[in-house]
Amino acid sequence: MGAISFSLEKRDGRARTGVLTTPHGTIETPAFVPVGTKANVKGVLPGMLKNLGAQVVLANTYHLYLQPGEKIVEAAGGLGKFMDWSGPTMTDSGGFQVFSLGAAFGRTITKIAKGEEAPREHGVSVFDEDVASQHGQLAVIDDEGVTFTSHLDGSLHRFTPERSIEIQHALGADMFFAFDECTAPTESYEYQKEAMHRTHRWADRSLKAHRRNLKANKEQGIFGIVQGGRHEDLRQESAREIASMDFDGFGIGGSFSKEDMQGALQAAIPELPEEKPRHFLGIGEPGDLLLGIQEGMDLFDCVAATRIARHGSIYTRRGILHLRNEQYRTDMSPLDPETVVPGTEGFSRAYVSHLLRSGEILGATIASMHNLGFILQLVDGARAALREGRFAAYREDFCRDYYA
RNA sequence: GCGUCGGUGGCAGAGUGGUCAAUUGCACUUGGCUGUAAACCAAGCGGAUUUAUCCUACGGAGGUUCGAAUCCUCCCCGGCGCA
Repeated sequence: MGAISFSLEKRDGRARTGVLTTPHGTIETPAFVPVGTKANVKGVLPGMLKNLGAQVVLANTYHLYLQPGEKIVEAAGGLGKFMDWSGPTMTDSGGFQVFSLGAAFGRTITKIAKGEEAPREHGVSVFDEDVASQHGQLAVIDDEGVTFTSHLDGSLHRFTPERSIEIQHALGADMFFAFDECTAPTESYEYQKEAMHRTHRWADRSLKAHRRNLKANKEQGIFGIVQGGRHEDLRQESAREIASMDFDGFGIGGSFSKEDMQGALQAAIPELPEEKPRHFLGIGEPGDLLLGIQEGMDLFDCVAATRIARHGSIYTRRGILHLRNEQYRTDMSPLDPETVVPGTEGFSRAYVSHLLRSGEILGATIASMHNLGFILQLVDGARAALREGRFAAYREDFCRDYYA
């Protein structure tokens, strides 16, 4: 018996509900996992998170390793204790930073491709501490691992699967991810394939590094990550390969375009064991969340809710509102008349618009709470609908209004 | 009253004879953001447009010059100093 266990509860089509049990509590799935990269969900206190309905939070290995250093988090008693979050926690492996500080660095590309982007010219970069600066990136990949230039002070750092796992052991989250390479959606098929195989080797090394640590095995579960980009054959191959390893759960990692997200899921999911949790990494927006749930995913994390909130946008049942826009300066109506988010009921659009425009921190906090509450309720609603066998109608209703 | 410094786009503040419809910041308008280099980034921001150009603009009025936000004269306004 590992540190975590998962029991399926009910199915509705390919969608499903379940209960994920961790050393720090249970998670009813499907569940949205707020992102707290540096051991804090930006602008929102743990108590507020709880109140909003969050069941689990996800922090980042790369960021906490650089600052304050995993030793300090460990000395504090682990991630949850350190940030005073008593519920379940997760950490990402730093694999995403291979992408965001590598191929995506200084460019406009994101993990979700839109339209045509200039294809990349090179494949694997051989390790060389000058290569990063030459390529204008902070991360350089080789078969053994990744060399990062710290975005904080320019110092050089090296992550291997073993090192990532070691750090994640120190951080002590209930669940964490294998070290992977998140590729840019603009990469060629050949590169995606090569990167996928590298991710598989890294998955094996990550898993072995974890299983070697008996104490960690009792306290933490490890998730393997499926890659393969937008290519369904690669997604299937990757899922089959990762599923063959003894992971406690599985993640499906980015990079595709909006159009082939569903295809990627449908190619990968049938290869994954039914009885283990599946996490859709970095997803997403309301529609993507419902798509993922429909296809059978259990967990989701995404920075969008809090990021767009800080930047001035909020979710509503009728779509996204840019609260800084002129029209909301005098709009005394609630943020979203159709969604009641605990702790934000009394705030008007005009008020939050004012806070946002005047650069007040509270504006970001209220908007973040609202968006988190909105997403959490959306997923709660999906879970409830699933239990009653009416998920399809739930999704349809939501999308009809949201994307109208 | 005398002396002196100064009056530039919503604000602050560059420019100090042509390449100036005028650097930059803020404000403003609109976009973007999906495992957080992100309380960030991008575009626009006098008017009209056939987007080539044209018109109106750097306190006001004259003047010098091929050409002025930039030089000269007078006027108006403000800061400071002396009476």
